[in-house]
Amino acid sequence: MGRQRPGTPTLEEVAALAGVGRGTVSRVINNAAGVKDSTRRLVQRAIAELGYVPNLAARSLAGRRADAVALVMTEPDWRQFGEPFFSEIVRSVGDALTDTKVQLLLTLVRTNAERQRLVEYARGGRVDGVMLMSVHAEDALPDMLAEVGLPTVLLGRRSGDESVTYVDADNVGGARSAVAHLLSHGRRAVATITGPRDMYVAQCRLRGYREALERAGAEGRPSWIVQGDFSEDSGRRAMAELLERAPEMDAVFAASDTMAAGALTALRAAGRRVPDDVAVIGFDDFPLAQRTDPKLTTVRQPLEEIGRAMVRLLLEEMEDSAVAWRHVILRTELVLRDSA
Amino acid sequence: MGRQRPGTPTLEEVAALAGVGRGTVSRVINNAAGVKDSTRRLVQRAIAELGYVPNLAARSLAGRRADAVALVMTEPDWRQFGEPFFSEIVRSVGDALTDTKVQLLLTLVRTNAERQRLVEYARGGRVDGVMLMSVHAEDALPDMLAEVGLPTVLLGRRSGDESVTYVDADNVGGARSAVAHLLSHGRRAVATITGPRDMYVAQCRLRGYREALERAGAEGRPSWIVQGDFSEDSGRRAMAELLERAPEMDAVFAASDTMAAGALTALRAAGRRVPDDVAVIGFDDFPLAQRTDPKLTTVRQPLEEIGRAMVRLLLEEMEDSAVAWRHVILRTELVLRDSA
DNA sequence: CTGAAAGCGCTAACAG
DNA sequence: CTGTTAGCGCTTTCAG
Repeated sequence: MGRQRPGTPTLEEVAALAGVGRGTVSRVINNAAGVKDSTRRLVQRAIAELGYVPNLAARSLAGRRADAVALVMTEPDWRQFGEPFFSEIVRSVGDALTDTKVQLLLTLVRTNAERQRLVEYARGGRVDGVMLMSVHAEDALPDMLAEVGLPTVLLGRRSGDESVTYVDADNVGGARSAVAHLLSHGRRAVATITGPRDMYVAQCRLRGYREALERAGAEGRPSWIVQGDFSEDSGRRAMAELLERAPEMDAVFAASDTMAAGALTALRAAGRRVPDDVAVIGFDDFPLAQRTDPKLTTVRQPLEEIGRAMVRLLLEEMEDSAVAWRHVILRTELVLRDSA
Repeated sequence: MGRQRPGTPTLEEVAALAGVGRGTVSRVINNAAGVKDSTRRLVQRAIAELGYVPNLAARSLAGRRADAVALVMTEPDWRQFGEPFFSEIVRSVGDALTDTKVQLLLTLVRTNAERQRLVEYARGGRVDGVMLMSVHAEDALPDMLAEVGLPTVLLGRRSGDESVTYVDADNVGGARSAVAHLLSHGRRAVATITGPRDMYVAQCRLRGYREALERAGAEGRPSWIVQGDFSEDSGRRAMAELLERAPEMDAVFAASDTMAAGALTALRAAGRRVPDDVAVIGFDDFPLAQRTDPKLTTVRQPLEEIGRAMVRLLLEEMEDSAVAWRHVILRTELVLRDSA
């Protein structure tokens, strides 16, 4: 495997050239206070002349920190990676880190070998903290990291009693407001296409659906609830099933943007008019569903804030290891686009 | 910033517990030959008992390597990140690395500050090599890395005389075969929607278009060439322009999947039938355009092979720093889907 | 086959 | 304000 380029100048050579001690050079490259301006410039000239770049391994070893954090995506199904949800989160986390000297590293974990490699990487001190996206309920990775004291932040709980620091959106509230909106606009038979049963986020959105019905004193029916898996195709199939099982349905709440897109396609294929015959609201506000219906009303997650909150919690946990864990739940927002 | 967890066991403690020297423990954790089986087991037991994990900073410092490589995306426009092209490349690079002990790190470079941070990260020895995706012609990042001797591989040339190791698809050949296909099926007036003039990949696809016309002895017209920027919207606008400027047009070669999708939308909006009135071929074989027209014929890039080739070249360059640079051009393939 | 010793390049504490 | 001195934890000779 590749060795580091030889002949790379060291801090010591810089010190020699500048005619100062190593400590002084160290202070200069770390922007520490308490260095005479003239010597600082002397050192900087030497650094420039030699093209010196600090060896990060040595710095980590001596300073006991990496100045890097990882944003991990644990997704066996790789298609998810391309979804707007993830690229937006990555973008916002990157933004939140842009003015720090912390390097953001994205890593992908699909297999158990990769999981192990990541744990060794993190425990090995190459990153000071880890953010995890799209963690499934049975995934032990968060515990493997948190148990050894590594600052860890999850995007989304794995269950109702998550024991690792997390940031989540108000999925129950978002779903509730979507369904309440449909009911208050005269819809009587609101169906829902849910996500995978083993994902907490899907459970929450289903709970919100149920709560909205209850609060409105509306009667739900088992046939109005159809299972999907967040994919477009599952949305299509679910809608086909609904059309057959619940012909009275006049509105649908889809637990994801992608499934909403599939549902819309299936509705149109069946000759139903949207929203006149059947109104649709999807969770998440992404291009796919909107391309399918520009007037689609959606529940928007504040992705920008989610990324920011993850970074903030992580940095705080890195500063102060006293806090065991905590969480932040962010508000969602109903984006009305005149298709009730 | 976060300090490394204290109380982490060190190799020395493992050695003490196992009653052996530090060198022996080092040999065991590195699977080096020449350790008696009984002592090896002794050491392994001690490692397990202590929950020992090697400190990677110390290992890097002593061993002069990081066992990690970076896959960098330099894309000021973040929407690109979600595109299938990138997620596929990331996936295939990850696959190619999965059986090694090399950790893959994705990083994003948008601003110059981030560019600088990456260079310091890489030159600082945190990675043994760098792969760059989506590099624009004026980007100095590849040179900054390659000049200091860091193994570097580009995905796509920046220009015709690229001086850094790269992997590229046969863009000229792919475009040529697409256009040749249209011509050989009776199309007479083949227009093209090109990519940004300052991207070499776009120049190549345009050259392929021209070559196909020449070889067929067909007469091209300036009005048949319209500029896009690879975006869906630009495809739509370009097609609108073509419909006006070149009403005789009976086929279009779009230099990207996304622009093909936009072009199809505009064609339909104008009441033209596809492919009867106008045939379309797009470069790249992604969901967007196919969703717009399931029968779309496309030029497919072998993304799987591209990722593999990048990793292979990078690892080779890491082994052997004698080679200055080299390149691999991969074949493209016309995927026929009966819309001539 | 295994132990001891010499660094890898840097930070941080401590004198001056 | 600045030089000196200890390590940080591991790999890698070099003896034994």
